[in-house]
Amino acid sequence: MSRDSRLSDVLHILLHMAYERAPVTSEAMARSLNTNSVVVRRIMAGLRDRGYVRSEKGHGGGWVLSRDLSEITLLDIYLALGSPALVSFGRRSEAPDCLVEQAVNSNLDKTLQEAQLLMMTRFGEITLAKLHADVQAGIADRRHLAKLEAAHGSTS
Amino acid sequence: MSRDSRLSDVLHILLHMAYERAPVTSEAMARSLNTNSVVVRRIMAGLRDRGYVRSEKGHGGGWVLSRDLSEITLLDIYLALGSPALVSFGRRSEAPDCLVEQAVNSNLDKTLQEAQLLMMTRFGEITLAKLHADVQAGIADRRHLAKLEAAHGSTS
DNA sequence: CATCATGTAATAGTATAAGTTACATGAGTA
DNA sequence: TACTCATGTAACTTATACTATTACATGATG
Repeated sequence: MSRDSRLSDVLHILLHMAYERAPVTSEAMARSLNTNSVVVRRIMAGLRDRGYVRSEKGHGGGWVLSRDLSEITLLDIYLALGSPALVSFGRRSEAPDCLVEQAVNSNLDKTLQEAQLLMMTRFGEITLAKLHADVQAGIADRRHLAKLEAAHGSTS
Repeated sequence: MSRDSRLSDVLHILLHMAYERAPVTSEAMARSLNTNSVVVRRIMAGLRDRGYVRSEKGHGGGWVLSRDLSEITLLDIYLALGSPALVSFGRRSEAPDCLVEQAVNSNLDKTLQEAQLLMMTRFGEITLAKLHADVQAGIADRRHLAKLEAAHGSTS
């Protein structure tokens, strides 16, 4: 649909980290996202600066979560990424003299800000622990499905 | 803030058209937007196809509104533009096997769709007539201000 | 001290919107 | 009919933001 996969990427990474006890390297993360390790380090930099993760150099180095999953919301992560634009449309000019443009801008801005506020509010309500629980539920579903298939010898 | 000013541009154009009885040329519209006439014709094409405006060639040609301002909503215009993306973030991959990515995607998608729905709903509630009324209110304000300034000889 | 991993700057690739040029088509006018 | 104006569009260039890669410095481990 749209661009900017950083939020999605970081979440993917953090949840995978939650399943590892040892530090995870940027290289490993990059592989699971089909991208480059520098991209990973770049989007992780903000999280490191805010203390959500730690990074260690050298042998056995890599990234480690430094907070519990329940203490980090998607909003925290969004902010750590530098609050990139959430809405795709905007205005052509900033402070126009034209009254028509002023009316258009103020109406569009209102909707834009409402949508932005909604997204940030939702982000603030979702913790990494919630995502983790969703993954666990998915695993349970898969196991259940596998058992059914084994019992009935069907793959349809 | 962000890119894609097409919605803002079209609204600007349509409202200016509402103040003219004669057809308005792409050239004139482009001037008031500080852009090129081809850009104008490009974004107007969808509106023409949906019957919101008519375009006439030759001498005295140009663009004319073919509906009342109260019969066109911002949603109509958004759809006529081809429903461009409203939200800037998205996912890296579409149908991942990874359960983690599935959980991330479904949570992000939910918020994304909620925001998209909100924006489209708001767009559906705003008619061009509403924007026109806002412009009129702005003009009234300006007149009022001008009178005050003339009376008191102040420009602060 | 060799190796591994992060940190980061610099550069290139990609996608989409915006801007421009060029030319065809149709409508009015002398 | 010939001329001019304005739209209709394709093709190309520019601008911008994210993504990807290369290169090299820094620090930690064995």
